[in-house]
Amino acid sequence: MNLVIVESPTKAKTISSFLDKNYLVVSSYGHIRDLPKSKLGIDIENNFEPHYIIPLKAKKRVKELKKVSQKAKKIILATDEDREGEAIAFHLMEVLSADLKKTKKNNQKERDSLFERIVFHEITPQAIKEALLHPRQIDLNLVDAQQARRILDRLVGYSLSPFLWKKVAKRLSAGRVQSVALRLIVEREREIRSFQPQEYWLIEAIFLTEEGKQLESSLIKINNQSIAEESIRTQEESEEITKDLKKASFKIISVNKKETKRNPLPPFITSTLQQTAFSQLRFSSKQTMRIAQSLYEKGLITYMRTDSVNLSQQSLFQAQQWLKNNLGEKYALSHFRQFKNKSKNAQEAHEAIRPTIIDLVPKSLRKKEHPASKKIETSQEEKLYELIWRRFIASQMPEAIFDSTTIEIEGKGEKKYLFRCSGLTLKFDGFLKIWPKKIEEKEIPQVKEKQAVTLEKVIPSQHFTQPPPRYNEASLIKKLEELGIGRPSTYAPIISVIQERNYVIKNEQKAFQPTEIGEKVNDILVEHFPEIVDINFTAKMEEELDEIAQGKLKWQEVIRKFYFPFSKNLQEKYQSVQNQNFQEETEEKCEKCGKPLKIRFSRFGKFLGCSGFPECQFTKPLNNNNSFSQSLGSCPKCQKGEIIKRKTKKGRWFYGCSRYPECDYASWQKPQEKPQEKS
DNA sequence: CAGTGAGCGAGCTTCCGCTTGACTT
Repeated sequence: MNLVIVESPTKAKTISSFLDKNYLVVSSYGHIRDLPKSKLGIDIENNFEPHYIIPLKAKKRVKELKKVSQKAKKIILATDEDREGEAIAFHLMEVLSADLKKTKKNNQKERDSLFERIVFHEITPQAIKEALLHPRQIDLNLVDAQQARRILDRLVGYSLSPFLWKKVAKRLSAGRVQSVALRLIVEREREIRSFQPQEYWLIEAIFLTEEGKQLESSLIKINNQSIAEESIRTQEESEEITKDLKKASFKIISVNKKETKRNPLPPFITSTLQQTAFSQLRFSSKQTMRIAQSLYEKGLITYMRTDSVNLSQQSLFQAQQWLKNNLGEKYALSHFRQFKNKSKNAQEAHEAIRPTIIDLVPKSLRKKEHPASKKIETSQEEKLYELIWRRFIASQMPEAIFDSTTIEIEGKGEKKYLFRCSGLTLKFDGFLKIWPKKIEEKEIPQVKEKQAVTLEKVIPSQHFTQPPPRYNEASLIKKLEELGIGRPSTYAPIISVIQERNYVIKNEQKAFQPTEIGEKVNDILVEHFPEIVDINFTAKMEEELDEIAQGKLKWQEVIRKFYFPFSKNLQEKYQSVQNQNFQEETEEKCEKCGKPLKIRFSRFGKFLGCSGFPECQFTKPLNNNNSFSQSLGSCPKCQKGEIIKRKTKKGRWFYGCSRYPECDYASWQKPQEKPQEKS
């Protein structure tokens, strides 16, 4: 028997169905070894030697893997073809090889020859069979690159977090990824706070042709100067222009007709699926991943944690056939449309996210039942499946074609003016038939060049420049991906961790706002550890990891070059940085002992504590404290307090009165805005 | 169904990136 080990049990099941009885396909469930959770696990004096353990959760799996590998003729490591996958294969080989030694095979060479490493990028019978014919050795340079990544993250996280416990509050955390995510949110909030809206005016006009046809136009140039935002600043300026326009003479100076095309978007990868599911379905990234996981386990979609837009030849062919058979030749392409990855750090171990059964059409388009349609159980699954199916099919459809017309009208008054009138009409919908998108169509009349037109109406309008929007889950993930920070498997957890730490909260519009504690932590990190929370830190790290993978650099060199200056700085900061706890006294007196109350600082933000601490342990919440919640209306019991969302010790959310403990109102459900009427 | 703090000492918190259930209400 040949043993094949992959990472995911679903993948194992699929691959097993492609192979005969001589192969047993099992899964490792991701990494089987890691650094210990309870301590650093890196011997810094001994050239950063990592101390790996098998975490409790993995023990059971490893035991089973050992058992089946004893009987195996060959052990084929078929983990993903990327840094993490190579490391998983390496650890599997180490652990299983050591186990084989215990029982029979004493000769190391003999044991090593049992192991084979294979890779594939799509789960099709051909791809698997092809891969089995071309085994290779484990790439130890790539494994080293993963080790460097792991060790660096551990050193940073397990050094900076305790620093925060000491200087700010317990249970806080910092890391290469989460601290940059927090920084983006804090900096955006400050841009918004300091934003000064600028007044500006836009001028539209309606012209009439000799035949009485209307042309709706916008002013784009004055004396050959483009009107950028803010160039007409005041109502006076706008009125002056209007006055001059009313005296001016106008004619059409150009009519430009052309065909424009719009291409379909590439099929989904993890980040774009999360973004689109948020914008169209209002799903959180966590929710999206949970639903996608379920669809994946039922064999309805390909793997949902991917950074690749590649599609298997087979799926491309099937999409083409489906389009020909169902929408007709004109909606199918004669070639396959392939997409290129945008992200530089993409590791492309998997395909794009697509349906596996192309004929399983979403409910809304289905003409007849499909045997697999009962596998889509919930309406959420149906909605997400529909997005994935449509996006994939649309990616293989022709461009949408528009006729666009641009008319330019020149006006001569005291100044010279240029107006533009543009029209857009859909000529062929192409992919828009499956992936609809709002496009503002506008028909405009046929006109001739040099034709004179008369000004019918001037419409000036007042505007104000807008601050940049707050990040939401979708836009934050998009930004992180652009910066190469985080991986498909971590986007959703990043979003969770910055909220669990009380660094940020989601407002009613589902946008992120930093809390007081979030800003505090960010400021400390930015001031004292600027290189770690530098937006480009990960990009620089990736460059070095690439060199390790290419065998140009030793991983220990990279770590040493980073660690010693970092560690020296950290030691200095332990000395120089003040404990951040506020000691500000207030006018308020302690309700228990009468001593003044002080503003104190904790993981949850500011609060009031008795200055007689620890003899007197009186505390009360500080008013206007944005640190962990937003107001959700007034308290239905006392009418004086605000309703705030809070967490129980067990982590469950509930709604309570902000005046607690004076008012003990609490409810699992969000209370209604209006107070209860008496019956 | 309701946190939080100093300092002493115990013991613990914490990172990122692979993967799924096994828990709770």
